[in-house]
Amino acid sequence: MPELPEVETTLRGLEPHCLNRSIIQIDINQPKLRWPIPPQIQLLKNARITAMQRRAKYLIMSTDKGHMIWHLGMSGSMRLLPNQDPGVKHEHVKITFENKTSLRYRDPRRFGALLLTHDDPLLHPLISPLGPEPLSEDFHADYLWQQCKNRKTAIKNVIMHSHIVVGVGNIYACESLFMSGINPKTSALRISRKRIQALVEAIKMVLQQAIEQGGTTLKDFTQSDGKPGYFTQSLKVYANAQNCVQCGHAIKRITQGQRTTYYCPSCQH
DNA sequence: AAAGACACCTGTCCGC
DNA sequence: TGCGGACAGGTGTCTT
Repeated sequence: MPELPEVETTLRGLEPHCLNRSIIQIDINQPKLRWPIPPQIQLLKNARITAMQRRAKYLIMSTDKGHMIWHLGMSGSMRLLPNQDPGVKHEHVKITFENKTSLRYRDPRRFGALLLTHDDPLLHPLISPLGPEPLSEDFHADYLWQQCKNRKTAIKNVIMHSHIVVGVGNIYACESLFMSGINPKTSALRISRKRIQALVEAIKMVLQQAIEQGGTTLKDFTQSDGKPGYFTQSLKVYANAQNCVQCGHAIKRITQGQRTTYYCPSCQH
């Protein structure tokens, strides 16, 4: 489900309500996520939330007793509800605060994760090898150009690889390639420096706009207040259009790396 | 070192 | 109404 804008939207929605809250109870209804939730998570009882941040698609909640590292996988979402609210199916984790609200983690497919670390969370083995944040200055045309120039694989696979750049999932990969007029199948090393520049700008623009509109709701993503993301209506190619909004040509649907790609064969070369 | 396949899991939708 | 199959927003790990 969630790509970078959806995780960022979740963070921004939760942070004002979670910061400085004290945890009085942790209920694990289903520990079997991508990795089992460590039982030591209970050590965070009576801890206070001191900071929240996003790195790639990981959401990091720091406390005075350790750091929670969350991932939403394909179908995860987080909400705050009144403590007595029964919630819905697949709410695997409930973290109750002293003010009678509780954080609910819901993830029907259970590809997500909740991990615990006492070290610097950015040095965690899942996080330290990650590439630059796409919206940071570290992600620029020279960098992506260097990453592309020796790679024969299709450009879409390159921008979706988290060790190259994080946060670009299937939707926004398709959208940014459309915006920059690049065919997703094009071998990375065959793309000019100038077009790589256009791609970098498109990735930044698409992600930034999606964040501003609260992410994309295809099926069941909701912001932490329960509202859908409004970027859905801005999608140009992904699962939306039969025909290209620019030229009217039929949108083509192919498979790359076991993921569905949508593109316009007329506008994207 | 790079690239591709596979695994994990549930829900939904479509055709018969 | 039921059943089978395809498909879904991710990514670590294993195999070529």
